Amino acid sequence: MPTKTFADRVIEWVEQIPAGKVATYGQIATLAGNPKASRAVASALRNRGTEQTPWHRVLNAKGQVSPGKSHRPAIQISLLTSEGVHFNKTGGLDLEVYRWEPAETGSIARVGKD
DNA sequence: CTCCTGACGTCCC
DNA sequence: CGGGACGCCAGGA
Repeated sequence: MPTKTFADRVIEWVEQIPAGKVATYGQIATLAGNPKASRAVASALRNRGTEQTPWHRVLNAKGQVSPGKSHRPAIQISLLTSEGVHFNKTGGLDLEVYRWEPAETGSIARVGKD
């Protein structure tokens, strides 16, 4: 059994997201090893999320902040905007531009589009 | 210890 | 193209 749980792995990836860039839950889930464990990513961020964990840089597959019911989406928008990320009129942002692509790992499943 | 919920994603119909 | 259901992992009751 892995010493680190899926959640721990997710947190590590999220912490590696540079400012001005964003990642999707599915992407993080894929990086962590399970493209379908997107829910675990959310749980991890909610429970393990710390001030050092840029969970606000993690968006849903739509490239927008999640219409959550228990948190404050405005926080993500504020932080992202402060980092130079600008939202478009659709209320989301350009994933094609802000999507973070992990490169220092070397062995990751391609999440980008072909 | 068991059941359910939760910042989501993808497949199927 | 739209809506519904299932799947994943972990924490809380």
